[in-house]
Amino acid sequence: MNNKKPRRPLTLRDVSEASGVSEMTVSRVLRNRGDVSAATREKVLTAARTLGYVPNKIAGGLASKRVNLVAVIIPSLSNMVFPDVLGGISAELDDTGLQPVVGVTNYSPSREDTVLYDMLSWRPSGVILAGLEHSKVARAMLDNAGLPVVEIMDVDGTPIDTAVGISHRRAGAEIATEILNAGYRRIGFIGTHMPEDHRARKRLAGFEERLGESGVQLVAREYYQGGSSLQKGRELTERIMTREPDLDFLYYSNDMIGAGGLLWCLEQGYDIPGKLGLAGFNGVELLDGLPMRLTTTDARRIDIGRRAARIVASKEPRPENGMVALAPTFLPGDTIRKA
Amino acid sequence: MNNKKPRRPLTLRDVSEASGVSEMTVSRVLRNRGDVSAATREKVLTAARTLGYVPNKIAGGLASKRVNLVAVIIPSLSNMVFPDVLGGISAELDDTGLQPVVGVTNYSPSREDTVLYDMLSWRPSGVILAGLEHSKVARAMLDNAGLPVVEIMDVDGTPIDTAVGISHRRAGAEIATEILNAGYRRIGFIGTHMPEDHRARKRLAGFEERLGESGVQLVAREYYQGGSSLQKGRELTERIMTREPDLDFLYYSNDMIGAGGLLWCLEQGYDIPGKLGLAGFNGVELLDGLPMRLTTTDARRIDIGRRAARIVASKEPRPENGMVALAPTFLPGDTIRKA
DNA sequence: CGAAATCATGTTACCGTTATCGTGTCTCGC
DNA sequence: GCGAGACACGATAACGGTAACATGATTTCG
Repeated sequence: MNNKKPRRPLTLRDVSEASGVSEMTVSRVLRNRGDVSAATREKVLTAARTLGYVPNKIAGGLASKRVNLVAVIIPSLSNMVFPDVLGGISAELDDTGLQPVVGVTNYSPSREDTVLYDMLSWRPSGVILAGLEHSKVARAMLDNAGLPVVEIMDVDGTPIDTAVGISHRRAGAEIATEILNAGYRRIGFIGTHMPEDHRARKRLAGFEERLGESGVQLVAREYYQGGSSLQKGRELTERIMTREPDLDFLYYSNDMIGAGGLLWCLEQGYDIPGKLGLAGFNGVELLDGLPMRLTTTDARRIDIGRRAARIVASKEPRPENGMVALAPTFLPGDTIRKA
Repeated sequence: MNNKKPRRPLTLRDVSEASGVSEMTVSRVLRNRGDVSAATREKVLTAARTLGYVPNKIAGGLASKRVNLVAVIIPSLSNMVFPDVLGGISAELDDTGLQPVVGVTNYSPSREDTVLYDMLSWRPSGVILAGLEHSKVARAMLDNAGLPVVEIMDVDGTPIDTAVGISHRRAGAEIATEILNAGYRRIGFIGTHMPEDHRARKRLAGFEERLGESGVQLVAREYYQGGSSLQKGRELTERIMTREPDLDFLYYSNDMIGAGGLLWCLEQGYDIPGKLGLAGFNGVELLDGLPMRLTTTDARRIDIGRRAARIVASKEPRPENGMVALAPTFLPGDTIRKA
């Protein structure tokens, strides 16, 4: 490689001069667009390579009014669920020339607004964002932007443009059905108390509604704040079981605290799933390898990512009603009695 | 909000016309730069708001030759270690106006090249990338780019510009010392066999070197490919203990498989840490809440992210020798005998 | 064999912002 | 009461590409 320090950043002009053709032709070569003879193509490519030229997408984007970015806005990265979604998105975007750019909101609506604003200022060609609940400001920005918007994870509500996800009400209801069918009746719930975690809220609503239909009520609840961890799961489980020792089932709002609870219960010698059943939510891979497989619901994270990406990339059409509802799938595991 | 669908995207001109001042003044208001009277500022801001104007950073970046992005290039998101690094970076960048943009290489050098190329084409104002090993092409691109480059995680090698990390050789050596001091002698190793995971390799090298200095050799090794999981840790542990039943210590290349191994060993009734000791690497939060706390080494992930971000943001000066070596810290946990 | 189509390349006019410099209006101190 | 700054704003020229059209050279084919 050359060692002359290029204090003046390289432009198309440099490559054009080095290869004796016009800037336009260089541009064509570098983008594989239009007719260029094999000979000049070669000349240009070697010139570009030896100079170490890297195209300037800022200028290119301005001129062409097209930007190959897709904004992806999610609440958190440490959640273990969003990396999976991202994986699905990347996989599906890989052969489209589109590139995901991730923004994290930490479950804060106002931060969502600013992240969205920042993202839109790059004029991406699509937006994927978690959830159906957004501020007025955010909705206005998205309406104005005039680009494909896919809201993911949730389908219980009205999408701005398109939604891809599962019904969390249904997920809650279905697991409630399973629990009831297995004969459990004294049920407790452990979950986050984040007003902004709408999906957890909807799950619980669907869960309680279904219980109610069978005349069953939640016997106890335990809420916590902040991130989920095994430790948190242990503490809350101990607390709820101390308070209500005759519970026969614990429904957790996610697998991580569920797993913590499971470990604690096993150490305490509870008869699982005989006397006490447990269930989480998400279906994270972490569960494989625990002493018992926690009962849970697969939230279809990767599929959600894929379908959302396919829609922004126009690999598949936006459905008529703007809804792609995937089916949450029940994973029985070992912590619920077999029906 | 207004409901006239703006098919033509909004520009500064629209805001300028709506507020009766020049585009230049609007620009000044929106960036808080230069002198603008309070009255016009107000006029402009309300006009911008009611129109729903979002500035175009593509055009802005081109004109100003300044872009508030920092490219962050890491091998993986599902690794549980990089989200922490990212957290540190974001936290430190938050008040600088800089914004991280993440690219993932999946431990593939050629993918690293393309990701880097794509990132540089956005002319970011800095690059943070994992590791000290990069292709010739990548080094050339970074040399040419003329911007701050911080390589993170590792300091065993020669940085292009600046490196922030821990010495993995040292981390390996230190844990070896602890293990030897605790009296273990028949030691096995379980880790990935990814030629591209240079840091794991260096850790093992430092580990074995230290053992060698005490006349001890690894009794057995077990390698695996692909991602780490509890399940993988279980399988490999079973395999190695079947093959070499009289091992008295297992050193894992990361906490996740270490935790899997720990769970398996506990189920098998091994006397831990009496007859068998275990250690992982990373110090991930996941460990809290397991039946025993796994012995491990904190890789200082968040600190690494913070320091790297501080340097690209010029919050702190690049050190003379271009090296910021943090100290890996030994976390004794419960799976090693107390000295 | 000549007109039309094709190919390979160049010219020109933007894309939407910001840097820079210029201009008119106040304010102020002596 | 007047020159010198400060202040508030506008006009103009980039920034580095690409779209669209233009041009000369070749090829195609009735």
